[in-house]
Amino acid sequence: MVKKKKQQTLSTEDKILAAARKVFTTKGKAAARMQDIADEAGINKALLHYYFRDKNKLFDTIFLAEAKKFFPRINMIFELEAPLFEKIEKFVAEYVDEMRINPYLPLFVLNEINHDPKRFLQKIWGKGTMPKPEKFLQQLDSEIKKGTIRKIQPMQLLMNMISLTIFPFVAEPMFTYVLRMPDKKFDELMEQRKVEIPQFIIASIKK
Amino acid sequence: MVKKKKQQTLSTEDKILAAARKVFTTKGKAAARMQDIADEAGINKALLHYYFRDKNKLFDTIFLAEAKKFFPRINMIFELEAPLFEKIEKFVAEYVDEMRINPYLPLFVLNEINHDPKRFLQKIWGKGTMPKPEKFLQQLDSEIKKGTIRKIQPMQLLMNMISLTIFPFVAEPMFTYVLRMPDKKFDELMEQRKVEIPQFIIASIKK
DNA sequence: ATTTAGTTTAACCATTTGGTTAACAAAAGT
DNA sequence: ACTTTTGTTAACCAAATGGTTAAACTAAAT
Repeated sequence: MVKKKKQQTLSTEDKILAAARKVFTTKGKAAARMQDIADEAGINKALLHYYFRDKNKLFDTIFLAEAKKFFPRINMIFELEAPLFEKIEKFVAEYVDEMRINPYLPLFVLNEINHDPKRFLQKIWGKGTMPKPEKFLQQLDSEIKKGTIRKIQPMQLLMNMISLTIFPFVAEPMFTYVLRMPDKKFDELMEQRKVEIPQFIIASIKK
Repeated sequence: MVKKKKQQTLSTEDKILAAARKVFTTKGKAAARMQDIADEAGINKALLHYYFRDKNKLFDTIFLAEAKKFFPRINMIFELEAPLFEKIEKFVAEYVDEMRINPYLPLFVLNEINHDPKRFLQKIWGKGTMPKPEKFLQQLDSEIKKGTIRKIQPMQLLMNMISLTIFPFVAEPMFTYVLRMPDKKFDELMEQRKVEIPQFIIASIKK
């Protein structure tokens, strides 16, 4: 007889959501099987359809939840009211912390967005909640005019910041394999990046 | 009488490869349908199996070909015999050029690697052809000791270089949507990055 | 104790999908 | 000429997969 352990405490719906999250994020939407999710949740396949009508509905639920962990961090830097360098430090640190917990996140989100950009991007920012980079870009412009940082295209600097922060998590398997790096070493490197990246950026633009 | 060139049209095998490449890279392996590929190639589905036994064989053929466009560029920087800054400029420029032609490439390759790292990474570098970053990392060490660049962990600098170069192509749909950027504008930005990225890196580390 | 509403399951169904077969056409040998 | 090999197709098949159904179980409400 199969003993249920910790999961006994979780509601069926939560068990499904946890299972779906695991299967979808590791295999991707197309390769994920409803049966896999049912097995992972330790329930019957029909029960999936009882709680979530169909695969799309279940996927959208998971995707939206995951995307909300991914994107608000990008927004943050646009909304925040703070000096430039402080903003950069905060953005990188918070992002790296989140991704260290969920390293699968960026590739999952970016990949599904790539497969159907309109569908997902509109789903994430239904109406007026879309990120507005203008303020941040203006802040960069203003710092350049003040002469506190060297001349650089604000859009390029923004891209650099995001690239430096997110990419290593997208390419984790490649890095760890090519650089013969155990997972623990990779995680240490990511922790270091919380100071490394801001240092690198600021050293490049500070006058 | 004017002689016609032989094979003005593509051979069936080439039509299949082109079609498979398109379908696999846009939809991913799991979501790609053999029928889609047959349609795209304008042939019967059975003919696919005549040329390539099954889906896995066909996919591996495509994946290997694409991965070979993606990875040698990473190797290049490790093999090349040149001054550091020149190396950086060359790496970025060549990589950006390649990705501008095949923007789908990084996400496709990284995504499939993520789904089964051992299988693909071993398939790409069968035995002794694996990239060896040691020389490049040593060069960085040596430049730091000489005092031509500031103190920085070589591994972090390597990651920064790769991240800055590749990430924008992985996140293209996100960038163009969030920053309300037409495709042409994005492409222009990428062209600019060929000088922007080396400048950014060198400004950060040069002493 | 009986009803009722929600939960769960085994069995089933329809469609999709990768893959095969057999027939046939076009080249290539002989 | 005719035989063999290679290229191509329509029809078919079995397995996989998403989804449904009806019945059974459970726990609370009446």
